[in-house]
Amino acid sequence: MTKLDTKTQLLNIAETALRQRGFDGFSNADLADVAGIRKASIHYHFPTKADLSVALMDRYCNTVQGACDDIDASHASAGARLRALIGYYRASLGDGSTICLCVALSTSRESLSQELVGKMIGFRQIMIGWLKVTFEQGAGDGSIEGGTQAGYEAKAMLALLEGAHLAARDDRDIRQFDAAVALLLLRCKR
Amino acid sequence: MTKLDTKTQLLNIAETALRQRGFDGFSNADLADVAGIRKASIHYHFPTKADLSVALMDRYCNTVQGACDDIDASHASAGARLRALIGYYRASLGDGSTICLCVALSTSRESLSQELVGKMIGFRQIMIGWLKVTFEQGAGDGSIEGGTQAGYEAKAMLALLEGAHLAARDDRDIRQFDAAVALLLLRCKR
DNA sequence: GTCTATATCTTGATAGAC
DNA sequence: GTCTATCAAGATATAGAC
Repeated sequence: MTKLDTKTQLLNIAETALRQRGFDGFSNADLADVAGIRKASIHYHFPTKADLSVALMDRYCNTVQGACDDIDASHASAGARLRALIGYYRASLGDGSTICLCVALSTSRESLSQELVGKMIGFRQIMIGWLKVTFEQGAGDGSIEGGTQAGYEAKAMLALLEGAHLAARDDRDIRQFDAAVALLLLRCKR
Repeated sequence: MTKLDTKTQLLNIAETALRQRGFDGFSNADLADVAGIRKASIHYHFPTKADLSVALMDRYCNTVQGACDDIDASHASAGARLRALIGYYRASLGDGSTICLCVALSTSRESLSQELVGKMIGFRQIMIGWLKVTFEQGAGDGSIEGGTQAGYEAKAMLALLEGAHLAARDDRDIRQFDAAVALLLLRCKR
């Protein structure tokens, strides 16, 4: 485990901060404290807060896309894939405080750049696309119970996952997440 | 239509601002501008921003509770009640920018008082309680299709509604809300 | 109830030395 | 790459006149 370069370190700290407290809820001072550098030094790596946020969202999209690919590669049935994605969202809650980056940014939508809002919409499209394909496969192989309208299933499920994150975070209790997705898990037959 | 007193006016302005931009996204200056008074005058009505937020959340809980009572009084079947609640959430999106107050506050959870977080959790309990009863009635009178586990249905549906708000707001397109709740609406048979 | 004036703090960002 | 020093703007909040 080599030591991370400062830029990556800042991205990691910022991602956690943003997902815990929102775009308007963390400052360069917070990042500097954790990173152990002065806040002015942050501008060397990311000239503005907007630049940092765009970089964060780019990395997040890639990470989640990669997670979806991994899930596809390591699970045979659509039902197992859906279960795995639910597990991924569950794990990303961490100690119950880190909601999805896209959700954390949503509240501050009005003060964000068009570029960033575009990336947030792009993130949802990635997720909905993957979910739609998975629901279609689940209807085909019989591993996911329920309707055949995969497009609506996908949008409903993403909304449910994001809402489940919020409920769990407010309560600081991951069981709220589990309760919200319980029926969805029951639909995954194998 | 008599003119509103300043305190109510401030609550209205603050509710819209908070639901559009989050707790850290609006300031006394914003409220003062719209209300047509100086920002220092706000402290006469609400000593601190925390006081204002608590008052907002109290009013919000009462309003939504009242809406649920109205829905119960004016719809015979559980399915019709569920449809009406979905319509209520849909209408509360306004032009697509005003998400649920509780969701708007969630992002800033870490910087909020324990009192306020408690009220947010209380709000969800109100909604989940109402939803659970409605799903139970729906299973009884056959007006809502699907499982009999009303408690899980309730938590899943609240999460879905909140997530649907976020998706619609990011896109500024209420059709994202409609798509997310489409299958839910289909389950309401009468 | 609302005003002016002010205090104090934090924010994002820049300039320039090392 | 990181530092010190500094800036202008914006935040919440208070004191006291009217």
